[in-house]
Amino acid sequence: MISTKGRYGLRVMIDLAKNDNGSYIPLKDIADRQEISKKYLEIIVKKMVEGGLVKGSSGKGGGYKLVKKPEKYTVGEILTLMEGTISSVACLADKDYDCPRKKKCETLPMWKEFDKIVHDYFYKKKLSDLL
Amino acid sequence: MISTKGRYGLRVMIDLAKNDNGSYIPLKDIADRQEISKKYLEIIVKKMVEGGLVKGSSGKGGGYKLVKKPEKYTVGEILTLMEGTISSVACLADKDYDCPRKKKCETLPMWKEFDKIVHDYFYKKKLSDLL
DNA sequence: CATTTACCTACCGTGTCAATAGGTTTTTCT
DNA sequence: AGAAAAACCTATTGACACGGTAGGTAAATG
Repeated sequence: MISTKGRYGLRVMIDLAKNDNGSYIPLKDIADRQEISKKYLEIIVKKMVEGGLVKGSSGKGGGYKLVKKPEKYTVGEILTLMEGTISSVACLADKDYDCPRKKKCETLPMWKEFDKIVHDYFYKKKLSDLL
Repeated sequence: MISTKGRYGLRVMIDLAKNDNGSYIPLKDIADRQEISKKYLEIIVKKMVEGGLVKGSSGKGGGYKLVKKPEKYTVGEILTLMEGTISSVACLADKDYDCPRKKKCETLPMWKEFDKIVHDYFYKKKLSDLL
């Protein structure tokens, strides 16, 4: 299940792309347009700044802006940053985890196949595809 | 993220299918083979009985068995029962929920498309495909 | 220097997850 | 009849994530 972090984060990215005029866009405007509490969006956007998806600027005239063109972002990279992982099962989410039952596990192949489908879907989808 | 309920539930179903000899299979045997606490499996299996996936029988010689042939079960129906929903976003998980932003939501079409992919994948996959 | 904005820290109630614990009932086998 | 084996039932637990809210600090601009 994609949480609000991923869903709202994606909507912020779309909002930034749609309202891009070269300068910074204040979070308040985004919050109003998206009908999401500005306070909560602060948490969301903070992650996006840390993850290098957007750039922030303080002070009057400040706000946020994209660091790349919308067609250079994949939905996958956005969701992965916000959700931590995009994997559907715990055993595949952590790349370092080495399951002792992996040889005999009858479900692992299916989870792997499914994971690939999910991965492909979201990494082929560009932010620009959502505008 | 598929929780242990879904993952373990599926493994129990596979175990029941593989070890089917016509009679009931005690949970203890399943727990031993699958290396999962029997106590915890009780919770899992209870849901499966309530959902009509398996049949239980008390007393000596009791245990659990499938009610259908493995090829008649879809992985989708098993996961949906165990997880409550298989949808990737909250707005699609509850069929009765009517989002006020659905007309203008730029992400909804993508979630719907993705949901269909997930749904199709798991409902086409049969329990017998995992044996 | 006032205003606007991002940025930071802390907190909170609720719920789910992944179990564990201990007891009761049902059924069969001897 | 009685022991054993099994499902079945109720309760509890600790940890953590979710979805926020609150209030303050720092930075930039006009």
